[in-house]
Amino acid sequence: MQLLLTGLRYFEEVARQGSLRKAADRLHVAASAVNRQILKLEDELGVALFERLPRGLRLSPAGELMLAQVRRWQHDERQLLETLGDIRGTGCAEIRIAAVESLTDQVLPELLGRFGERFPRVRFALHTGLTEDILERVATGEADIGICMNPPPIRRIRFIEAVELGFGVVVAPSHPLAAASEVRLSECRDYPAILPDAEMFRGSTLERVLAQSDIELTPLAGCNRILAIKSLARAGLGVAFLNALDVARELAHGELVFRPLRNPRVEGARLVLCSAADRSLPMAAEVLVEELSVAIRALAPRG
Amino acid sequence: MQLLLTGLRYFEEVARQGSLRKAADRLHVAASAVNRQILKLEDELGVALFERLPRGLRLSPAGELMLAQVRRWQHDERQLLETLGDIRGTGCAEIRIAAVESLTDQVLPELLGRFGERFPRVRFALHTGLTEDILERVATGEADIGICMNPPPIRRIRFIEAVELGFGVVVAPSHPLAAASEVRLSECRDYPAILPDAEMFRGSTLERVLAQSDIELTPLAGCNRILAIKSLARAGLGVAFLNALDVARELAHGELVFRPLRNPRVEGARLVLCSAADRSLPMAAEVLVEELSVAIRALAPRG
DNA sequence: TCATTCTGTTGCCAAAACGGCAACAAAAGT
DNA sequence: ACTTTTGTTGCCGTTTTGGCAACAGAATGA
Repeated sequence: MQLLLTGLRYFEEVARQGSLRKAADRLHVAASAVNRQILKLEDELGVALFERLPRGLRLSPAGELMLAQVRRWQHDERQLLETLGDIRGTGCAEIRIAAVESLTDQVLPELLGRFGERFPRVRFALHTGLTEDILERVATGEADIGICMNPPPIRRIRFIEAVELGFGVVVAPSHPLAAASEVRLSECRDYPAILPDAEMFRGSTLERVLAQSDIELTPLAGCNRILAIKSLARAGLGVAFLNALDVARELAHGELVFRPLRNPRVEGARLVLCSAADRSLPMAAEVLVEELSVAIRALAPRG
Repeated sequence: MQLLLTGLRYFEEVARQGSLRKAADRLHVAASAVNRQILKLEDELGVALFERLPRGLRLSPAGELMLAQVRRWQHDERQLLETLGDIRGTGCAEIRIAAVESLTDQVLPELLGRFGERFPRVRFALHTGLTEDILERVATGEADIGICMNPPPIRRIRFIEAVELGFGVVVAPSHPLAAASEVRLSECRDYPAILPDAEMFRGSTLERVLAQSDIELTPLAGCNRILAIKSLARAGLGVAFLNALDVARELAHGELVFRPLRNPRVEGARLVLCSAADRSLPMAAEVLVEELSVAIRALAPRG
């Protein structure tokens, strides 16, 4: 396989050997063929690439320029063919994932680790952002796979898998609310609330929960990162409103407790796996989507 | 003229248009021809460059990679062809000159300025160094043209033109030696001498002059730049030994005076224009050599 | 000094690649 | 149901490419 004109390959070899016939030997072609390519190049460029010495050919100034460029091109070519070789079989060299923060913490790292063993040459681009941002990226093709919360229906997006995550309050183990097994929203009014900032709040599960009641919370802080919300809750500063997945690791370590909201009854946090509707994914990405599907199904609250 | 495979040009246009037939229209070829090039590329690369949609073609991940590379290559190609176009007619884009410091001051700038009007697109690489360095560069082809002092005969170097420059002492106008019209070496013994350093001294005219007599000078300073020697002499610190060309500008301004050495009789400072013996110079360089020849001949001491 | 051995170059011819034309199947728009 | 637009394929003439042999010129070896 070659991406550059054969004449350029011949040219490089002649420049290296300083002789048509030696170059022809190495290239396993007739010297006349090599000669013709060189003459053709010089004719079409209108510049002499070599000086003709009785002893062979030597690069002219123009030839030096040309040679440098051709060498760079050959380097590029080898590199490109190598990456394309990696892609062969997997369908791509890089899978671009756009996901909400919750996934970044535990689910994705584990899953990508396993996936990496099956496809060692596939790299990942992991963008974490809010639902709106994620859908935008998937729709425009900036991301191959998207995982977001409660997405609105969009024609250009194909929704592959979804799961309802438990939504509720998250507090430190020492917090009074940790005593009950379930919590009513009205009970939270008495404690400082650790809320997402305006941008995260828009379209969130919490927004819809609050919309269904007249309860007024007493905000203590508004954060633009779930990590910050959890840290404040862990420090016992107040009550946070998250889904079960957000605090999976902290629950396992006993650093936080999760108590589902009993009322109002809302269909809370839908975690949704999606991709572009009109695009067919590369093979490796298709495999990853399948693995993500089962991983997401497994997140359904037991019972 | 094109340096890349036609298939790549087709590929780029198809990627741009998203359609074989539209691309074929723009390329003024049949759609089937374009299609075959694409299929051939994909076959040889073993990777699908496009996804086939009912509405046309869309780049695959591999295709995106390929396109980026092809675009870079096309950019390189345009740029290279442009420079080669400049070279056409002049024979080169850059003339590399290696010259002694004396020339750098006045002669070369003026001459290169005039030359630049005839060949506006030709650039210069001007290396100033000592004779040994200059000859080395000319011999190895690092420089196209060399101008040096008193070169030893070397087979690989072709000496084109030479001129004998007046050699003598250089002092400030207020210096006692400025009174005489000629100076004997023995008279200099009484004044501090401003000399070149060991490296500059080796092989210099001054070295040969001193070798022919038993005079012992009283060194004040050893410099590795003629500019420094002249500055010290201009400040009246002592007597310097230079050729007429070195101080041409200072003589014109009356800042220094030049007094030829009367004895011993030496063939002093031979300024020599040279180039590589086995190389044929580019056209523009050949012209510059001719202009340098007349300029150097004009340096001969009047009378 | 002559013969040999390099060099690049060219004419002739076969093989391969390329491009144009027409036709086909499939899907989208009307 | 019709038209339009898509990519694709078979056929055929043209163009390009490469191999073989021979040539002219210059350097090298005996």
